[in-house]
Amino acid sequence: MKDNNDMPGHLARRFHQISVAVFLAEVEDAGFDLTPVQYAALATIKANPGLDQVTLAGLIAYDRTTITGVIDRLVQKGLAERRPSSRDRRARELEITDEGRRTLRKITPAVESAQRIMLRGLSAKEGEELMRLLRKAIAAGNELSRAPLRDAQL
Amino acid sequence: MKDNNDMPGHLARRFHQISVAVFLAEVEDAGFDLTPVQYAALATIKANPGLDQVTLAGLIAYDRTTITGVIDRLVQKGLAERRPSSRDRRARELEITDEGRRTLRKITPAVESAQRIMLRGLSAKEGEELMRLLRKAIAAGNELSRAPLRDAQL
DNA sequence: GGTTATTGCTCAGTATGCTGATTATCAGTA
DNA sequence: TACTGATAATCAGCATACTGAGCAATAACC
Repeated sequence: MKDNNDMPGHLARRFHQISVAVFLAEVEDAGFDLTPVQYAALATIKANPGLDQVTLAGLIAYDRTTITGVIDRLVQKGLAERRPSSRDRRARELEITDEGRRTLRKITPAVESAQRIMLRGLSAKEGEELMRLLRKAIAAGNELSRAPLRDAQL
Repeated sequence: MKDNNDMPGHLARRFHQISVAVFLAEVEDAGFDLTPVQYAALATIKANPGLDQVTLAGLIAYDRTTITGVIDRLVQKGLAERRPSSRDRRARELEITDEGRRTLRKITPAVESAQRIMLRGLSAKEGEELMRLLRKAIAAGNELSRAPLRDAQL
């Protein structure tokens, strides 16, 4: 019988599980309370001021129903703002707050440290190769999940 | 600024997301209703008859509080049985049912097909290399999550 | 202009995955 | 035997991630 270790799906689950644990531990050590998902959303809002929720979801491949709760929590923590769009009254425009900007800046070393720890079993070359192969597999499977990656159309 | 695509954590999340979607789609096409997590638990129960929940959790790196709900659903679907252990009245012994065995047998082609689809962007050699690197990174990070992989001690 | 289709967001419901606490039981020791 | 510590399972609570439905507003078409 096939072992779990021969199942890419199981390896994907496990690697993700570890990566989340490492991220949370590093961020907490640095004195912050932010999940990987919240971090990616906040960084993307900062890089794309005024974007709407669907665009944000597309840029980081989150489900549209998931993003609502993520933003709720960012707003509740005072890191982001959500306000009605003037151009499209269905949409919400997202902005990072000063507090959000400060948090992003101060949290960066912990985030980078986390990325290193996730790969600590691999040489630098192996780490690069792992990322390359993941990117390639993800690109081929992008349309297979409900929340594919999408470019922003500005 | 570092792009999401340079963050192993983000790639881990995305690859996992796609792998789950592919698994569910293949299994549903085959006429079954079983999640990747439920599949791994059921297969492990079959391979280790009579094991308790903590041991099961260790074998597939699930959190002990997560496994309760997973088994609830397997039992509710009639695929597994949970009964008090005679040796340790705190523990529950897990068994696969005939229906569970039938399901596992019939679902196998869909599961294998799913594993292939997840890697469809990669050559066979690249797929092997991706799995090798994931295994290596996971082994180095095993103790970093709350639910590390554990051998059964029989 | 009016009808239809599409889009942005939200909600209810379900399934993982975790933190931290509690209960029942077991194992080791004084 | 009584006490102490560890262990198996569960629970409440929170955060992702999804399905499918619904509402409001916009876009596309006639």
